[in-house]
Parts: sequence; C-alpha cells; structure tokens
Amino acid sequence: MSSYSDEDAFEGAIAKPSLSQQAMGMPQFDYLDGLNPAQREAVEKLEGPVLMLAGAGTGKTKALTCRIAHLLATNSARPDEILAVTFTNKAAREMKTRIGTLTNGVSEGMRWLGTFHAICVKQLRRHAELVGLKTSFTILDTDDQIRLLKQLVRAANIDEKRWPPRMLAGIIDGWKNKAWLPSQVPVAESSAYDGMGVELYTAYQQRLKELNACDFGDLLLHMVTIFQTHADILANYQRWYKYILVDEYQDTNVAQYMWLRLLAQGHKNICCVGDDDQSIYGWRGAEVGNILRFEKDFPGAHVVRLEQNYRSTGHILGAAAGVIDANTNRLGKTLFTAGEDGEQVRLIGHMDGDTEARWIGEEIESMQRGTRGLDPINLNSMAILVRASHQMRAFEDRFLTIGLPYRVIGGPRFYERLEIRDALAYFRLAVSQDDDLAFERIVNTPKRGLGDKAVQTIQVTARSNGVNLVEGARMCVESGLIKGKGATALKELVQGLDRWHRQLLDEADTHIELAGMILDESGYTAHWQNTKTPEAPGRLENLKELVNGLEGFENLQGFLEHISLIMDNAKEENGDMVTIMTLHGSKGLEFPAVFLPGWEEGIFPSQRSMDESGLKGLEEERRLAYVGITRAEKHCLISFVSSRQVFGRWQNQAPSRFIDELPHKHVEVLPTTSQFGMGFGGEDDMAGSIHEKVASADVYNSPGWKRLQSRQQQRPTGQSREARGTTIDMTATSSFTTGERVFHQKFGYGEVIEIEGDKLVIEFDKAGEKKVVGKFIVSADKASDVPF
DNA sequence: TGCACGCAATTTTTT
DNA sequence: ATTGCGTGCA
Repeated sequence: MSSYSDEDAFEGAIAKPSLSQQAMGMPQFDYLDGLNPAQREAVEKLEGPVLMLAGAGTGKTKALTCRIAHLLATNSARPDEILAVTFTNKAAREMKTRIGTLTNGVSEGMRWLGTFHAICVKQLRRHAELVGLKTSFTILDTDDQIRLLKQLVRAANIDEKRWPPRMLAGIIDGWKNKAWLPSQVPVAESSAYDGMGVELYTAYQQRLKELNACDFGDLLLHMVTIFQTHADILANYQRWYKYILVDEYQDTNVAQYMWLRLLAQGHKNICCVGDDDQSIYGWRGAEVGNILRFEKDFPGAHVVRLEQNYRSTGHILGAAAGVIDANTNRLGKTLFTAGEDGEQVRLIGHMDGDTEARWIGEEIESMQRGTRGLDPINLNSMAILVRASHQMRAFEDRFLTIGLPYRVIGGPRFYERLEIRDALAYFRLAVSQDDDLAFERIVNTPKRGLGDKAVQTIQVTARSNGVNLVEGARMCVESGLIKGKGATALKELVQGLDRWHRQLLDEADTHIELAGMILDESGYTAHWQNTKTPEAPGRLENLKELVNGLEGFENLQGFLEHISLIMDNAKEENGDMVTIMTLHGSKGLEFPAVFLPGWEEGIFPSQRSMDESGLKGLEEERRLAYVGITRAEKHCLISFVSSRQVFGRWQNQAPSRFIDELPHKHVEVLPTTSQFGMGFGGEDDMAGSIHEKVASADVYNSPGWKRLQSRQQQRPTGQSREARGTTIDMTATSSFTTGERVFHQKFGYGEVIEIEGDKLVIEFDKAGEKKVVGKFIVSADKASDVPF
C-alpha cells in the first residue's frame, strides 16, 4: 500500500485546496469502481445542470452520495459550498452518514446538507428582519397554526361548522406552496373560504408577525421573497453555493422550485434527482411538472437515466412496469435487472376483509417458518402496505389475536402526540413566558378549573396592558378578576412558571432534572397517572422517553429548537416484527416480501382521489401502485376482497383496475379462499351475517372477476396447511387465573374468562370478548404502576 | 366547569 | 365502526 490511502489524499485535498492534489498525483477514486455506467456518468458530470432520473431501486442514493464525495475529492468545492437538499430529516441523516463513510468524516463540514425547511431556517435567521421577524422567531407546527387560525375565524364571525379552520389552513398552505403572498393570490381564488380566504390569510400573516413566528410554509416563502427583493443577498448565496443537489425532485412544490432556481442561477451547477413515476405527493402541493420541465428550465441540461434495478426480481419489475405503462405524461424509463425472474407476483381474492387479514397472517407465519421449499423469512423482512391507515386495523386485530408481532409505522408521530405537545408547551413556557400559544395550551391542562371564561379574561387583560398571557394571568390573580379555586390554581401555575424559569437560568439542576420537575410540579404527570384509560400508561412511557431524549442536548432551549423541525418518530421498536404501513410511508424502503391488500375500486385507486383530481388523481394512484410493487425484493402478494365493511356498512367491491393492468405472465393467480356459507375455523365468528355476504356474489359477474377466473390456474390451495399448527406455550398463560383483571396494550382492561392453551379468552371492558395470546397480556395491577 | 349525549366526518403526510 | 366535536344539562 502506498504511503497514503485514498482517504489521506482526500483529507489533504480538503485541507489544502487544489495545489496539493497535483503534488500527490491523481487520487484513486475507489468509490467510482462500484458504479454502473449510468451511475458513473451521473457522478462524474459535475458541471452544469444534471437531471438524474432514478427509477426505483436503481442506486440513486449511492449515486448521489458518490457525487458529493467526488465533488469533494476533486476539489471542486469545499464541504460548505455544497447545498444538498432532501425532504425528510431521515433522508438527510442517511445521506450525511453515507457521505461520512465515503469521505472519512468530511460530511461534518457540510453545513448546507438538510431538508428544505432546515436550510431555510438557517438562512432566515440571518435575514429575519427583512420580513418583519426577529432572529429568534419560533416555528409553529400544524397544531399551533390551526389554533391560531381558529381564533381569527372566530373573530371574523364565520360559521366554523361550514368553514372549518382546518380547511383554511389547507388553503393557506396551498397558497404558500405556490409562493403566493396575500397580495399575490390570484383573483380566481378570491371566493376561497366563503370569500374570506385572502382577508384571513392577510390577518394570519399579521398575527404571525406579532407573535414573532412563522409556519412551515413561511420558511420557504420568506426566503423566496427576500431573494426576489434583495438582489445583493441573493447574489451572495448564489456565489456561495457552487454545487446544488436535490433529492426527490419530483416532490418539490412551486415555492421550493423557485427557491432552487433562484439559487442555481449563479454557478448553474444543479443536480436534481428524482423519478416522475414515484410522484405521489401532488395532493400536498408537489408539482410533477417541475421534473417534467427540467430540461426547459435549465437549458443545456444533461439527463441521465438510472434503469438497472438492484432490488427486485424480473417478475416483480415486469408487473410494476405493466401498471405504470398505463400512465401518460411520463419521461419514460424501463427498469431491468441482471438477476433472476424469481417468483411471479401472486394475486388472490377473498370473501371479505377478515378473511384477507386471516389469510395474510397465515401466509406470513408459513413464510416465517419456510414454505414451498423456500428458506424461512424473518418478520422484519415482511411488510403490509395499505392505501389508507384505517385499513391497518384489520391486520392489527388479527395479529394481536394470533400473537404475530408487528409494528405500525406512521400514525401520530412522537412529537405530535397530545402528551408530548403538552409537555413541550410547559418547557416552552419555562424558556420564555412570551409563548402565548403554549400558555393557552396548558393553562387548563391538567384541569385547573380555568375554562373559556377565565382564559378570555386573561386574554383581555393581557391585551389591554400590552403584556404576554402569563403576565396577564398574574394581573388577573392580583386584581381579583379571577376568583375562587381557579385563582388559586392559576397563581400556583404562574409561580411555577417563574420558578422553573429561574431554575433554568440558575443551571443548578440539569435540564433533564428540571424537565422532570416541571412535569411533576405542574401536576401533569399525576394527571396521566390518575387517568385509567388504556392509553394512559403508554402516554407516561412517552413522557419518560421525551425526558430521556433531552440527554443529547445542552439545555432545554437547544432541545426545543431542534424538535421544531425534527418531528421524527422517536422510538424504534426492535425485535422481529412485521411492518404495517401506508404505501406513502413505504416510499424509499424495500422488503423481501410485500403484501398489498385492498386492491379494490374505490379503495385503491381511492374514490376520493379520482373525484377530486380526475385523471390526474388516478395517475397518481397508479404511481402509488407502482411504488408499492417496487418495494418488493422477492415476494409480492396482491389481494382484494369481494365484500368489505366501509364505515360500518357492507359494500360490494370490484377488483381494482390496476389488477387488470398486471401483465399475465408475471402473475400467478391463487385460488380464492372464499367458500360461501362456510365459516372458517370457528374463531371470531361475529363478523357480518352470511346472507349479506352471499348477496355480494354479484361481484363475481363483474368484468374484473371474470378476467380473474379465466386466468386462474386450477391448483389446490398452496398455502398454510402447515400454518394451522399452533405452538402451545403454556408458560405464557400459566401465570393467569380465570377472573383475574388484566391489561392489554390495545384492548385495555378486562377480565380473564377462560384459558385455552396459550390463548386467553378475555372480556374487555371496552372491546368486548376477545381471544388473545397470553404473552400480550399483563396483570391489571402491573399495568398501572408505570414509573416516571 | 365538567360530563353526557348526539351528530357528522372519515386518504395519503413532511416540515 | 369509530372518533372527535359541539351543545346541553347538572
């Protein structure tokens, strides 16, 4: 080995720009060796606009990170002269880590690698005064935003029922995504929100300014505004960012697009990576047009297509291609693999949703055990991808019953949970008593006997004296405007806030101790300890986790600053579990085995999507189908049912049109499990009555079903005879006795009625009688003493 | 102020 | 079916 490794050369290059490299000779760009020709082209074409069209599983992230490594290794830019933008924090972290590995730690210097929002915050803190904010502005999340809008809507005497503030939030977000200031909203939109939209938008922006706050949309919008009105500032950034890289370009909205375009006008070295076939966020402002127009927007653009797929088998790619082919208006890519054809995509119809969930549960168990001569597959390698989150329930219920471990991804994110937001509001107030929104949130949480009237009194007092709400509350107590036990509680709260704020400044306690103290002394911990709902213990757990999460931070301020932008799911559940998530949530992920249930007209494609956006909506749904199929590495199972309960009503379902678009040769049609009039196994047989299901037999005359029948190969059910066997684990249940009070994570409290092998029959207080596996049950007395 | 009942809505989600 | 929300009553 020569005296310097590639890394050494790289380090040298960073420390001493340009000259040293010649002295040492050309470095060995090891990382280039692992790239295919297209990837290599995307990495090496550093100058000018580049569009990297990267199909699913084609090594996009690899190309992107190598490109950055290459920029650094060739001395084309210093780490802080590269602007690298992603949509999610997760993607940003991942990229940072991978570049770090590739370049031996140089990514540390990449100050401008982050999400659109994180980078805009960084910029906006430096120029806040140009849009009427102070450098210390706070960032409101959706919840704050809606509460603020609610106040404005009420003040304007608008019927909240007909015109929900939520809707207004959506409208304003939409305008901000298009980079429209209140004055720039087109006349065509003037009827929005009962004709009050623009007026309220204006008022909202005014309130934000008064609160020294902005919402997520503002981060982009303010920066675009500043760039458009201050050529000198823009020019500085243009000069600074020598190279710009954008991930998931197909997801950019107009504001993001403008921001990028403005910044890229300097060096014109912009590399956008994306896949028009995976654009699934149109409903939240993403413009596929941005990626379709790239070559027009950036003259002389170089387009590279990454089409070699390293993830999926030939059959899976073939099936996916068949579906996406039905879309018009594509840039066009054809994925290919050097690997095996593998197993065909399997397609199966069921009688109803319960049967579907049961079948998938059994199939998962048999795949886990190893079936049809295949190697066993662990649960972490399997995922169920649904169109809408309510579809997850059927699977959760079923898996809980059979004791199949699963994790649900999505749902309310950690920092969005009620208890976390409450706790954070307390922390925010300890840091700054000016945070009126935080005060409003917790003034009566836990209950302090301070209702609407008391809050109004405080607001009026505060406003007429020009002080914040905490100060207003103090005045109300002192002047006797608020009396009785509410006054006592309010006084205590205000004193608490003062005390915590002093302790924060004293730094006598660590911020972790202080956080725990705040939650205890405010009575917030006790509030959840006294709540006897099934979710209360979980909420206490979350609070504990929140406090633990403070460890990585210097102080409360730093923590709060961090989380206003990082709204990740904090807890990573480990262990071997099946993943259940939405198709949207699955983008960018991959699993050896993927289940795609609910492929029925109206569900997927979603009726609403088609109603609201017509053909555009349908095509986006189809891209979603494409995303779903291309998540699978080896096994892909698509299913649909003929009859499903939707919002409590039984509905006949027709197979999804996407099923017809699956090319025959890539699909194996499995025999239906449906057998009318016959129950299965006798478990949980309280589902909808048989005759209702029989009535749904009409579906079998539908074109989709007939096509399916004609394709069906006659073969006995291949799955799960062996899945029936149940492992009897008496130790799990032996610790319970009939009549005992128990607690279950999902069903709450209940009483043991019967013990059968490893299963317990329990009469739950809320959920009724269920049969569940013993290991998911704890004694009721153990459930309540979650320590904090 | 706090609880109970009745009513309506009900895709997807990041920051 | 479920759940959040608003109104009405104790």
